Amino acid sequence: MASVEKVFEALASAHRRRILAYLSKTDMTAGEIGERFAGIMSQPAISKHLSVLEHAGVVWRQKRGMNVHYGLNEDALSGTLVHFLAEVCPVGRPLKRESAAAARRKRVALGEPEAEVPETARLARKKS
Amino acid sequence: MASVEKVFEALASAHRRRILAYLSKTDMTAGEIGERFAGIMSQPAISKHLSVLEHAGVVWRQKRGMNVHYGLNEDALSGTLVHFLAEVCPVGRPLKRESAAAARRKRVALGEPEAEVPETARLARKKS
DNA sequence: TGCCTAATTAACTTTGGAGTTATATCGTTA
DNA sequence: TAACGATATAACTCCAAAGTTAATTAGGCA
Repeated sequence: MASVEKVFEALASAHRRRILAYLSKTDMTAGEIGERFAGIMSQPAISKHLSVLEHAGVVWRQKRGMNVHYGLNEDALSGTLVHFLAEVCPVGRPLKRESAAAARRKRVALGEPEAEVPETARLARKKS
Repeated sequence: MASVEKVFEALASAHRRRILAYLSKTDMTAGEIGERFAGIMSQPAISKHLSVLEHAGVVWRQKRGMNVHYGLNEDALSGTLVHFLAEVCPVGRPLKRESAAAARRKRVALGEPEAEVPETARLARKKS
């Protein structure tokens, strides 16, 4: 599974996103995190979430004595999301080419000029 | 379920991210999308994915005659992700990271070997 | 060594997402 | 109105994620 896949899978869980938020100001031990979410989920559950986050690369993990410290890995997180936004989709480059070709075909079929249509104009036209 | 929840759930599926990519340059009918992914998934499956994407607000939907058109809703998509980054990553950092990510993307576009996610900082810093 | 604490792994159950085929809905057209 | 083409919904099956408790590993210390 590619890294981007893992990141989005990791972010798919609200519990994991809360853990990330909890790590946003400082790194913490698994125990401290478990304490914060006591009553919401068991400690093994948190351990598994942390494992998912680590394997996705959005947190780092460091054993120090008896404790295990976890911390946010901002580079991987914002890097992946910004990259995704720029590309709209990680594996999307070939698809984007197809999409562009389809757009061209449509414009020709409608008799529009060849010039690129500014995306902003198209987007501004539409309401969600 | 809050909007952010829905967006991340929508993005959790690789198939849905591919659909988003396919919509990145122009809007299309459900049929056109279904054609593109024929053999990968059935038409009802695509219909369900489109429904998920629409309810998350990342695509718009418009019925025109017999067809149903879908299109990317970039504002909702980037808005949610940027908001999430701002919330999780310490203040001030995201924009700097963005700029760094843009620089990396440019290098990749110029033919540098594929470095999917910039993990260099993390890997250099941490290793247990 | 033997015990205590921290964290992970094992083994299991439950739930929901994703896919399938079949059917219904809705607009168009003969 | 009947028939057709484009999408959506129904009614399932299947599998993997997420949770639980119990057992295991590993560090620190008497």
